[in-house]
Amino acid sequence: MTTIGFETHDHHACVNDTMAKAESRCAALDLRLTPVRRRVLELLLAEHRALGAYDILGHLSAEGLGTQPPVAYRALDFLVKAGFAHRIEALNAYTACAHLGQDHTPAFLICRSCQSVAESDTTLTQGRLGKAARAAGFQIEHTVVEAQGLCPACQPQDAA
Amino acid sequence: MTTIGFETHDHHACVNDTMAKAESRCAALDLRLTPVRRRVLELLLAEHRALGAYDILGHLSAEGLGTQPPVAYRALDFLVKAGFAHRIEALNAYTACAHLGQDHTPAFLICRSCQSVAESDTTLTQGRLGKAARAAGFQIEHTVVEAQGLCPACQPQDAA
DNA sequence: CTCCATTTTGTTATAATGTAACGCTTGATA
DNA sequence: TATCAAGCGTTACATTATAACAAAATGGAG
Repeated sequence: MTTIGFETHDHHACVNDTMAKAESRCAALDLRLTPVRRRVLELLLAEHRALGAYDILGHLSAEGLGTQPPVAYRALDFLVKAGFAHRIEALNAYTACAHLGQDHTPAFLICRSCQSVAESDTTLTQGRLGKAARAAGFQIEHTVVEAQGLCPACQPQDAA
Repeated sequence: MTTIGFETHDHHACVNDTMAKAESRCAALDLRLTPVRRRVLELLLAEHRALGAYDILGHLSAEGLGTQPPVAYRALDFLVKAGFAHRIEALNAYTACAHLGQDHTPAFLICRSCQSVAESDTTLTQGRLGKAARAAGFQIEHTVVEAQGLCPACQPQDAA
């Protein structure tokens, strides 16, 4: 599992790859990647950043794909449920999944300066919190792991 | 560091202890625990659950301590900044700090059935995500770690 | 004690985020 | 083609959060 987002990479391939995986997954699971849903996924994939529902809606609206909030929220809900996107709780925003097809527990590195978001992963149930949860008898179903700070590009030069 | 929230404990002492610590900390750091702020902390301490800003405002309003949203948000901001309370991002809600006075990186176990919240802690910078962050050159400043699931009391009996 | 600066509070207004509900359209299928 | 489920369009509204400015309380300095 790699952390995707800050390092330079072939982003065009990154986008194509994810769209292809999303399509084949939809075919396999009998899910429908409708025009609105497809476009929202493309918008989320455009950059490794998080977009708010109303940012998305702005784009959709400009492209004649919908003007009211439920249009954006429905598409986002679909993408999140399908595992094609993740919600970033700390930002009330959404980002495309960078590990589509891999079974993973997402964890995010969020830059407070440039708002870029890198997706890593975690095995929370095995670490210190997992131990605490087991000790407390708590059954973990879903985890939110988000680290905020400065990405490499936004750190002061002299701090390196 | 213990996980506080689900296990039975002397809650009266838990409340008194935290209020006392908050007071001495305010005295030491020249912070002012005004009536509204004190009352909000008491409300958050009443149960190991998360309360929304408008829940808080409802109580304040009933007690003649303020009627408009900024009153609640200001008090909550103060408590969070002072380290007396934490914001639960996944719930857009707030809970009293259960480890006041200890240097800690809070992590939460949130029951989706009874909404109780236990506070544990984590050392994210040392685990898998911390490793990924260092590898990516990301400088972590703040972490959000929230696990959602079922607390011991809310799990089906036969699951034990 | 009085004046001043700062912090806190009161208040209005509005912004940002999210959802319920209902009817229409579409596409697959019997 | 009749039917049904999924998706979409739309209205209306609910929830969460903040900007901005005036008034009051607080704590020091003179």
